[in-house]
Amino acid sequence: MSAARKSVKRDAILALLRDVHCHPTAEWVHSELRKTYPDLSLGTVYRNLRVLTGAGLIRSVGVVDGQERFDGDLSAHGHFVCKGCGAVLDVALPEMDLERLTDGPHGHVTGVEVRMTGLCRACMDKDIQP
Amino acid sequence: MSAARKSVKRDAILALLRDVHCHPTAEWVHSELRKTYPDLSLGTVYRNLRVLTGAGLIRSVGVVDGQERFDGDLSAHGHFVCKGCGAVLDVALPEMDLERLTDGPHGHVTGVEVRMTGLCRACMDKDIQP
DNA sequence: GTATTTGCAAAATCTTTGCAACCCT
DNA sequence: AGGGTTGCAAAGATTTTGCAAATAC
Repeated sequence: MSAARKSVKRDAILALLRDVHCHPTAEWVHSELRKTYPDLSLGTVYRNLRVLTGAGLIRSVGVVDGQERFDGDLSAHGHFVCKGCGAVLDVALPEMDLERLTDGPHGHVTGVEVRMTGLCRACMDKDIQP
Repeated sequence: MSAARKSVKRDAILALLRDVHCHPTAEWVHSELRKTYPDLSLGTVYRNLRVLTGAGLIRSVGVVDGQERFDGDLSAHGHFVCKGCGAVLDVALPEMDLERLTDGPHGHVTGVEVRMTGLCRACMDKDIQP
């Protein structure tokens, strides 16, 4: 099988995802880590985001405007996605609701993602002036 | 502005989405409607799915395995996505929970999507035998 | 008659992958 | 040495878009 060795680049990707709250895209992670690792390739970022997601160390928040977003915060929470700017913000969820949802008649449930869509404060302000 | 005229193809796409429960991709809609409209182009399907989504007549269920899935059922419900086969199934949600969620401190919420991930019955059975 | 809609094909994006070189154990 | 990891670039896949012809009103 694959995946097991230590890797500076992968560790950096994981650390970055745990640090930030912006739910980045692969591209964002790449350009951010290039500051420290100028030779980091975009392919490596994609590969490691996959590996880390598969290992359960990070999770995917889904696709926003054509690009997948990732989250290093594994605690139970939902997300607010702004249609205007694409920002993804954390939303606290009442625990009990999720517990109830995980009883599905369709199969074995391994995860629940709650996504709210709308306009964030900043974009609401922008849209007022013509 | 755009969007307003009657169109046989668009009506057919809307009707199909309202009829089926499989939460189709653009490609599936295309190949399905080709049986009735052999000259229907994939571009037209993409364009109309966009138009219909924008008009609020259908909604996007999000991207599954790289392809966007659509839903003609606008009633409040969640979705169960099977990691094995990509099937998307409707899930009933307790109404009250959603009401509570739409009070977000992040902006104006226009929609909530609950997505559960896991293995459907059929795929659970498959995975048992080596 | 004018503006929308469509087919077709090219273009644009995002993501994956093959391969040789490299690094870690 | 042996196998995972990376850079690079090419390939893949999905979705978008430009344009002329067809269509609706």
